[in-house]
Amino acid sequence: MRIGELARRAGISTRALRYYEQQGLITARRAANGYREYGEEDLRLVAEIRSLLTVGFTLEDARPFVACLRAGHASGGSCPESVAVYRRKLTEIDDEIRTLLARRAEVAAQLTTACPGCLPREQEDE
Amino acid sequence: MRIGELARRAGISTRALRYYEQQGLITARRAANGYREYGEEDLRLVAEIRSLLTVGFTLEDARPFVACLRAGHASGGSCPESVAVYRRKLTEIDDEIRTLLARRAEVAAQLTTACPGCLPREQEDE
DNA sequence: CTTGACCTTGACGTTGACGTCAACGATTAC
DNA sequence: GTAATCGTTGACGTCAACGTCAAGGTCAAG
Repeated sequence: MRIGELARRAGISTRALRYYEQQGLITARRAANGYREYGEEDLRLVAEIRSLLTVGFTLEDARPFVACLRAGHASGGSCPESVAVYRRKLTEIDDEIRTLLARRAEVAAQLTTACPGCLPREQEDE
Repeated sequence: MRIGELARRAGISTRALRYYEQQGLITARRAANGYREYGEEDLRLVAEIRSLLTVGFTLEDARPFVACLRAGHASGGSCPESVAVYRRKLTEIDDEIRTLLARRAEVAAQLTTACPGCLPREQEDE
């Protein structure tokens, strides 16, 4: 299949696919006319990348997962490098959550200080 | 005082000060030679901006706070516009926290799926 | 033959808060 | 006078993951 079809089936833009290729994440063989030609397994790779990006991974993070899939593994996350990325991401996310919680507390405190009557109301309606 | 001194006292770069001015957040009167001249109250404004930036506010968010201080209020957050920003930021932060928590759960789930033996271990050592 | 849908490779634009030159003028110290 | 230190205004670089042209080649249908 060509780039347009892959893009449609993967739900992304052709620009994104070319970008992934430029970043060395996916490779396409070329037809005689220069068009990129993809197989079904490429759809798999792209799906993996998209899945990772949506949970906050970078393309760089996605590399080992793609490599893992291309190495024949059933799951992109079943290789040690991928697991390492998983772990690192978990700690990164935990750090971000801690930072945000601290910020939230700080902002809430500033609000109550600046406007004692304007209590944050901690989501009463939930 | 001139820009270098203000920068030192505020703990930021002169570039940042010029940037704030360019964005219309602070204004400086000019000496005869074209140099910017600041007063003590400007240190106050810059401190407020820095304080807000470090808790995740944008310069745009900081505008009403600066205006509030310049209007003579003791606190930059005691004006209704500032309070509105406080409230909006709180909900934004809450949204981000929710997103991160969801991501964390998703990543942890993917990890356990891809590598059943590699449990996330939920910070045992804490 | 020509339209239209597809493909190709550049290459610049986006976002925020500056960093980092460049090229120059002003001030102070000696 | 001259060197060091300060100031000035541009203006491009940074980071990520593409969006959005631009200018053109390819191919099937009519």
